[in-house]
Amino acid sequence: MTRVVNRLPSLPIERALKTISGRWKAVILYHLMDGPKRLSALQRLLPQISQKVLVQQLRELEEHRLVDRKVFGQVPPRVDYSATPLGLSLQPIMLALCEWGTHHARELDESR
Amino acid sequence: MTRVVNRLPSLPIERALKTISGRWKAVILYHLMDGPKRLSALQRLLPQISQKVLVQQLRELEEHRLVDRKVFGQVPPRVDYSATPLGLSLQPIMLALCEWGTHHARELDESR
DNA sequence: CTGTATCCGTGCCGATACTG
DNA sequence: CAGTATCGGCACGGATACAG
Repeated sequence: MTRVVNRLPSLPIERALKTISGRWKAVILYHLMDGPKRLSALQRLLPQISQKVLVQQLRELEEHRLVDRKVFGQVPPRVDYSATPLGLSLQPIMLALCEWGTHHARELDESR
Repeated sequence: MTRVVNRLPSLPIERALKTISGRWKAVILYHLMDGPKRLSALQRLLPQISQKVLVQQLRELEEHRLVDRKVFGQVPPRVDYSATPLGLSLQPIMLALCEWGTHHARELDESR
C-alpha cells in the first residue's frame, strides 16, 4: 500500500467541493453530526455501501480532518468515528445545499 | 451521439453536490455570475481547459438549468452563455463554500 | 467562431473474498 | 468487530484533429 498525498486544489471553492464530494461523504457526515458512531453502526445506517468503500470514504474524511477516528485497544476491537469541529463547521453549508437541492428539484419538475 | 438522461440523485444534498461538482463547473459559474460571456471569452478566462471539456461542462450546466445558452443566427456564429436565476441562486452557497475552503486550508496548515 | 469525433488514461467506486 | 486484498467496470476528463 503506497501512501499518496492527494493534495487538494488551492482554489478555495474547488478545495471545498473536492473535500465533500465523494459518493457517500455527505451522508456519512450527516450521520456523524449527531454523535460518534462505530463502524458497524454506520454499516447498519447505510446498507447500500460496501464495507470497503465505507472505510475508504472514512479514511479520506479523516485525512482531510473532517472526521476523527478513535481506537479503543480492546478485544474485540472497537473504533469510534466522529465529526471534528472542522467537520461540524460544514453543517450550515450542508443544510443550505440540502435546501437548494429540493428547490432545484421543484424547479426542474415544473418545466415538464 | 446517443442521448443520455443522466438522472440526478433524489436525495437533495447529493443532487445539489452532483450538479455543481465537475472539474470546472464552479469556476465557470463564477465567471458567468457577472454577466453573459461568449465561448471564446470563457476560453480566454480559462486557458487551462481544453475546448472540448469546456463545452462539455457547459452542456451539463445547461441540462441542469444553471446556465442558459443563447444562439444568435449569424455568420460568423455567436453564442452567449449566461447564468440562469437557478444558477444565480447558488451564489450565497458558493461564497460560503469559498470561505470554508480558505478556513479549511488555514486549519490544515496549522497542524504542521 | 463554435462546435464534434476519436481515442485514451486513470480515478472512483463496487462486489467479493479473506484476515487479526 | 474492523478492517485489507484483489479484480474489474465505467464515467470523467484531457489531447488532438477535424467540421460548419
